[in-house]
Amino acid sequence: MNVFSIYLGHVHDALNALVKEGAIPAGLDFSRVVVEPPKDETHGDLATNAAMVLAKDAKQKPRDIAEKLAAKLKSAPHVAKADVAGPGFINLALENGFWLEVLRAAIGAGKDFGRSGLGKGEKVNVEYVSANPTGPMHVGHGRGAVFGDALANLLSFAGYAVTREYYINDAGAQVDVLARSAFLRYREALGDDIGAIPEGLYPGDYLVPVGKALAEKYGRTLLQKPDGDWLPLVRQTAIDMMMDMIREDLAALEIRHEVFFSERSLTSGGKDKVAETIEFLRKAGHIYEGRLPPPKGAPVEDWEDREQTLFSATAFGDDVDRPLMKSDGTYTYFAADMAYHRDKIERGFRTLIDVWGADHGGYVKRMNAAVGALGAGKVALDVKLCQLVRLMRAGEPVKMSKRAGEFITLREVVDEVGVDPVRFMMLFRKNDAQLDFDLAKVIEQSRDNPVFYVQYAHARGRSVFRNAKEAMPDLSTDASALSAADLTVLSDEAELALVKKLAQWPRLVEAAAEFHEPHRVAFYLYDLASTFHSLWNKGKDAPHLRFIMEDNPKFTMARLSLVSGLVGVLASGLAILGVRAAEEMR
RNA sequence: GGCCCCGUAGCUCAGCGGAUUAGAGCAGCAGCCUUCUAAGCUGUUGGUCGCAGGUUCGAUUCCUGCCGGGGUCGCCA
Repeated sequence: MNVFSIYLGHVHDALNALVKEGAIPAGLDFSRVVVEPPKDETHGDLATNAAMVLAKDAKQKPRDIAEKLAAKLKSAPHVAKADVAGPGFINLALENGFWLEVLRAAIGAGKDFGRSGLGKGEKVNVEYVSANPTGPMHVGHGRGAVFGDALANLLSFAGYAVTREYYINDAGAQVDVLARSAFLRYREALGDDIGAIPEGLYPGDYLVPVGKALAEKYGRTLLQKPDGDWLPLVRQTAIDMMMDMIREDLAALEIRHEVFFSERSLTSGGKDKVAETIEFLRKAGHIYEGRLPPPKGAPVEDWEDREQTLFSATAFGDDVDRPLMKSDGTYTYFAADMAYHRDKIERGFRTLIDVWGADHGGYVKRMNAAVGALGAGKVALDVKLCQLVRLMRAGEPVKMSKRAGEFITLREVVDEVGVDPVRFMMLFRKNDAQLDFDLAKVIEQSRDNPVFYVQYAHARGRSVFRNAKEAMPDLSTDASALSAADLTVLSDEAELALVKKLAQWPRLVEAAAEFHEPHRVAFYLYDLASTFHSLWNKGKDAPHLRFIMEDNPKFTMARLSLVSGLVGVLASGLAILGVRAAEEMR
């Protein structure tokens, strides 16, 4: 039940009535007309820009249209007030009774309140994390992981059929470096003194178990083999173990992908999806042999001007055309990525979302160009970049050096502060803004900590029910009793403010889903929690506003209904964020 | 140098895809709180929305150019 879309309907009805009367011309485009909460709450409950948007085409002054429209809207259902304001806004106030019915509907819908059919079951692919399987994930990966996961939850709640996907970069030179690094650890496990790890190999301790596993599996047999023979074996073992580790780290964050797509699988097993993709694009006229100008201004030491296979990315908005083959004859990462995205399209997705770290920003245009070419304009790609995370402790940056052992892994952070603070704080910021993550602050149990503040609101709401049961054992507080409660006693401003805030939830879900912005959910929940806490505090001075009134079951039931609505929205909002809705705070 | 992101109150950040008087938290200031509903509460001072143009009846929001911060720049992924 989205109040705003309901009233958008009433505005349309009123406009059509005006057309019928000849008060405004027929054939106007209503698509830009919106009904939204006014910026300033004192203006009313709803505001519409209809008069201003239509003024030009109607060839009338905005305020003239607004007057006529407001007069019509006065007789729309449950409208208590319709005023014209400013340049031509119409501010509507609705009867309290209407808002209370929204609350009743919300309670009736339970966990499904706010669930939307916006997505119409359309398939959406969300690719996120996709960290290289060459080591543990760092905190930056964690942000993309949480963002992607929450976005997937959100889209699912908004009616899309979401697939959560991880692209394993198991084909390039980096996994060969991984294999060589693991081989060293293998020799170490067999008793060799390997000394310092050479420059260019991965020095981290996390490869020690890989070495041991290799030693157990292969004994000394790999030592005699030439590189070309042992490398694929070692590589696969190392990748598998790294992916197991990454999966465990993700599981610790309560993230589970449905599809793990291997880059190597594109060209293994006798097929070559990359070649097919290039052929596909060649037939479409987007591939040519040619030379590239060297990058302007950027010094490229070993620039080699050569003729190569290029994708006409510029035809799709990119700055330069992009090479598909390296000088050694293997495919570029981009070529494989195109094949991968083509595969997604072939699987029926028409909306693709890629979640990347900010360091991949330079890659966005070419991927958009690729999907433009591969999807023939019928497939939408939205690349969401997550900016860097700065790890802090009590206001001081945590020092991290790239040398092994001196950087803090995502897992360490999760183990130290817990899943909830990590997930909430990663989402309590727009994805494209940099983020300071303070290990000390996020576990503080105070109003200053948004994680606590929101979880606390939920726990507080639940405690009202526990206390009610104790204080008034005869009171039935099940769902049907709550739905049947007489809500008219909820007449205080602070109570109605909470009801109205709850009523915004369905609209917020749709907007957040539409723009792929899960942070809006986090901010909304914070706001909602704040509204609730403030009502609670009011009860301190004003006993008649307390939730439990032992001598007054009627008031108590109404307030329990309100709390029930609140708890429901907090719970489903937190579920989207993947944050636990606590029964009580400890 | 090219491209991308960011620039909003002293600090950290929102701002619903152009509109009514630009918001929140912290800090600051002023009160209340010797009490119970749960980790205090209430009120309040702060802003030429980086700068300059442009589009528009209307721009923090869209466009262009600067300035400042970050990222990135074939054969890494």
